[in-house]
Amino acid sequence: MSKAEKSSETEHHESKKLPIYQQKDKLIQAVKENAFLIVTGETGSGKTTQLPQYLYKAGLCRKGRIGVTQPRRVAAITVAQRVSHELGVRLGEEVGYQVRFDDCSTQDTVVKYMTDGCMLREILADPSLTQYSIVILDEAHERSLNTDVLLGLLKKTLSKGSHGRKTPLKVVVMSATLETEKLSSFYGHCPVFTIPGRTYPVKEKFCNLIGPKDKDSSFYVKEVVKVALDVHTNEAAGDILVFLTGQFEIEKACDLLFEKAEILDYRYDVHDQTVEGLLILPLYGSMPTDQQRQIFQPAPKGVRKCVVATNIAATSLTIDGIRYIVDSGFVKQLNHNSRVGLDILEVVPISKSEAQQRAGRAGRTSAGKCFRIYSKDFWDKCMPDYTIPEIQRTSLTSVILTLKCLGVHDVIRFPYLDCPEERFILTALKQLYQYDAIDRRGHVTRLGRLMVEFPLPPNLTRALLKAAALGCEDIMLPVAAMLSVENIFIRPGKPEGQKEAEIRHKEIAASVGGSNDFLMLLCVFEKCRASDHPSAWCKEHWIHWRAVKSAFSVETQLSEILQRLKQQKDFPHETFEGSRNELLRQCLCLGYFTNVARRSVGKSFCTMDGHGSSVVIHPSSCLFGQELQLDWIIFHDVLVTSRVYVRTVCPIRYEWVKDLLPKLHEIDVYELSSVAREEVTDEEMDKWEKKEAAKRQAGAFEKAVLHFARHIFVYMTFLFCLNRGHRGCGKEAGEEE
DNA sequence: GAGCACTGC
Repeated sequence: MSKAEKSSETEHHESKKLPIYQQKDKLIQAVKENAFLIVTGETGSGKTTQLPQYLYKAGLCRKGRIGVTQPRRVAAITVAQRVSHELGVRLGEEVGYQVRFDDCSTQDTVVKYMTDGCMLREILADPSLTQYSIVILDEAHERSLNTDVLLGLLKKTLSKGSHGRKTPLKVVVMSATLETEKLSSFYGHCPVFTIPGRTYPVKEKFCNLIGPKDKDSSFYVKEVVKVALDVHTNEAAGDILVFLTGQFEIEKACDLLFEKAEILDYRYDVHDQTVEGLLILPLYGSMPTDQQRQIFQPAPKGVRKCVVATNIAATSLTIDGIRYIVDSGFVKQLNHNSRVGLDILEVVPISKSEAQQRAGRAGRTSAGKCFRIYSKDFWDKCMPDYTIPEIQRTSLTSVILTLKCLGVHDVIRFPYLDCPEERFILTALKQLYQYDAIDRRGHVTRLGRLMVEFPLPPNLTRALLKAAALGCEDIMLPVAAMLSVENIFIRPGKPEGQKEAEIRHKEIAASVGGSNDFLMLLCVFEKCRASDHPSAWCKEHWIHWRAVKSAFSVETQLSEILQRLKQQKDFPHETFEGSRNELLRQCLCLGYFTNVARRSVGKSFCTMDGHGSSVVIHPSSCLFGQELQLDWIIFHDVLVTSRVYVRTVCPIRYEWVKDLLPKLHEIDVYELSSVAREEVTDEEMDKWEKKEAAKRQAGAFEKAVLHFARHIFVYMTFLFCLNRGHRGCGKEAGEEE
């Protein structure tokens, strides 16, 4: 018996007070008796810290460790710290954690906290998780992409039996009270364990300033400020937390609040005479860390703190002492739109469950109040009950490649807790095929196996592997790293700073000839790496040093993975002569040929992906203003605001993508449908074929008309774009159609 | 001539 197991007699007093303690024995019993178990309980029930300890002390991990997944890094680290402390063991030994760039565990670690992404990586290396006896998926109600994939994988692994394992793996899913019925039935109606929470009541009030008709407007900033000020003047002492959607709004709201709070006469206007001032603090992710830290400082005596935050304050950061919430009812969300083939960042109403989550932030240390600026009508008509899980609204290319590499061939009928739309899956398959990651029959290729090793989106991986084959990875590794961290260019809210930042960024652009945004990223990376005082250089040039630093770590990790893969004897190898700049651009084409556009009318460009969307270059690009000299471009991403903008742009030559472009139009959705279902039994295939045939017949005429119309449209747009402006490529390109 | 939430490998 180890030191920690013995410590069961001397359990922490604090732990015994937790609601979960009452049910300790029943819980252990339930885990022993069931392959699957759902444990539900609100914040403060102690499930995250206590359950793994109970199971450990009960000796349930003598044949394999307990893995506990979290959607966020900080959570994994802090919980592991606390549990190791409670058990009286050193962190990293019996109790440890693993997150990207930080592995604090050993072979002997028996309780291992980790991010869901790390667990997914472990499954890729060892699909039957032979080292584990129990896997606990925590915060399942958040429905993060990785947790959702794990939910399905663990169901599938276990339903296959315990092959490759001595004893069957046990799965415990921990979630807030929502959706437990759904989880239970997903795992064959397994038992649900409910643990009472320990939070304070929060009174909720609708302020009726926003109704269903105001769904699309952005004037709610004014309303939010009004409510926050009402709270400040009428409510007893206690801090305020305001939820808005982004940096711009937050800065505007803070300015307004400051103006209004300044002219308040605290002697007469403020109801609670102990409140003598208002401290206004913005909070959003791209803010410098030391500025973020100020949020946690208690306000001086008599002063009320008012934090104006993005959704970062809903789960990632917990601020003590909040008694009042002002909820705008909106959130900024990245949604994949498969109709136009773009990811779009948009402001949408939050769900009812998210509104409750926000309200709950007021009841952590005492009773609180939540003021919703919208009406009950808005609540009923505009807000969905639950947030659509990430797996149903993001691009699935990476996920599908992972599943394929794990031997899941029928990616359409994989056991998803919530199925993504079929066309999302088909789009992902199409992309993987275009990258040569899967073949026509849906099998993972040699290249696909290499691609899955990298913690990068497939387009960047493809470009990186091309560069590695040509032996010029030293230029693509930094670019890939810089593109996978947060935005590195500082864009200040105040006009004076904006001018200054713009000038500095233009200088960097000029130093690389202003020719391409990817090259500019490479330039910043190399300048910082070569500099003795990189942080000073960044400050001077309005660059986020924090972001560049994380790009350094990413680059190191990518480089290590690449070096390992290059040891394999059949690693692709090609030769090429040309300048560095040219090499970089050609490699990028391999990853971004799905994002090719050709200049059409004036300064606008026409995409070549079959959608024929018209886009313009974003003013933040170093190519902005040089459109008339450009012909063909590739772009990293799209931003839809007042117009459809492409950002991070690179000019290319048509010859570089000429042979790649036909791939975009080559494969048919029906073909992919059958590819996706390829590994199913003949009988099932027959049934499906018949159903599809019936469906096709039923809507045959309508479909034929639509199909025809769409083809004509696409064809004409394509021709239009190709032939516009007499740039000499029209004839060659036209031959492809 | 504009304005990019939050995670994660």
